[in-house]
Amino acid sequence: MSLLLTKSCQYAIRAIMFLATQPENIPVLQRDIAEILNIPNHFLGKILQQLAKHDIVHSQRGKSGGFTLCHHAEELTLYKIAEIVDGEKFLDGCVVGFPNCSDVNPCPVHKEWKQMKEMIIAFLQRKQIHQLSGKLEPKLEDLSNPGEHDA
Amino acid sequence: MSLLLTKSCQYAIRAIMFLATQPENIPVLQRDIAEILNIPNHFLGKILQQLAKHDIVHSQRGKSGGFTLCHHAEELTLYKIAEIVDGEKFLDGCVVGFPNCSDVNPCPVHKEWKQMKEMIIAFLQRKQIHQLSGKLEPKLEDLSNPGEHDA
DNA sequence: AGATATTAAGACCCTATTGTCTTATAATAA
DNA sequence: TTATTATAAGACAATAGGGTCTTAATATCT
Ligand code: SF4
Ligand code: SF4
Repeated sequence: MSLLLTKSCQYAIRAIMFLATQPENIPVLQRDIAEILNIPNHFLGKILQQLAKHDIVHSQRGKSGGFTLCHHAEELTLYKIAEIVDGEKFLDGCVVGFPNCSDVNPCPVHKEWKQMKEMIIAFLQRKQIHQLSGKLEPKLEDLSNPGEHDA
Repeated sequence: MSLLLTKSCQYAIRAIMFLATQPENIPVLQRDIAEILNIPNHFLGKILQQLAKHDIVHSQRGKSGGFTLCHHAEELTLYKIAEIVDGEKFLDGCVVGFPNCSDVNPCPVHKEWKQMKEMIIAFLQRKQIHQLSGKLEPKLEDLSNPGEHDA
């Protein structure tokens, strides 16, 4: 169980957030992204290709190549990224999953579940890359110095 | 993606809720549960066996056999059921899933995500079977008369 | 005892997700 | 032009979730 987003999508979000912290004119190697963010290298490759097709990242082959973030991607929300990577229906699931549901014929948890789902959606739609990338640095440091905070 | 709970777990919750609406001394056929709740029959079998091992339901083989709900199961929460069916760590996942996380070294969404996760947990821990089974009847009727409310 | 009805158990299959590996292709630099 | 360095692409494998089917075991009824 991946709780909300697939691993692919989590990797995508992390990669995009990370690229947003990097100078935009210098391509970053796939390999470096993978190492820094703990993502399987070749798997990341696929995800980046997918993002490149949607013009979220730009890829440059050959020497001094790598990946850069497209400018407009800073405004992307987590919701939008999830739609692209996990598909439009990534939030269709339900806690209990009865068939044939709507507000007209709800099951016993429908009302509360719907509220929570709306909160999740609002959260994902509120979070834009440029808000997040600014706060990423401490986490990146932590990833490169594991086990330093055993307080 | 199943958003929070696996299908197995959803089926388990539905079956338990349903059994709670039935008279406790008359065993219900697996086949009937499956038909009424739209669950693949043999798959339901496995889930019921799992629940029987945890003394949530009681099984009776042979003629006039079937499944009944154990009395104490009325007090079970959705959370507890999820722990049993999906495993203790069913909520371990995260939106972005960085490794090595805690409040000490959070990623940019940690604080808000944690709040939402706590809401979900509270929701699941609050919902007990006996609260839900009482409100199940309209949904059951709806399942047996599909397509009657096209308003 | 024997026929019948029902769960128990396990082998098996399908699919999607996740991950690895290898080869092609493109760009740069010497 | 050639060597080098990168992504692109796709074949392939591993895993887990979801689901089917068959046979065994057990209880009841006649
Ligand atoms: S009624 Fe609502 S909460 Fe219940 S199963 Fe359907 S969609 Fe989910
Ligand atoms: S810091 Fe919190 S929100 Fe961010 S990845 Fe870790 S657990 Fe998830």
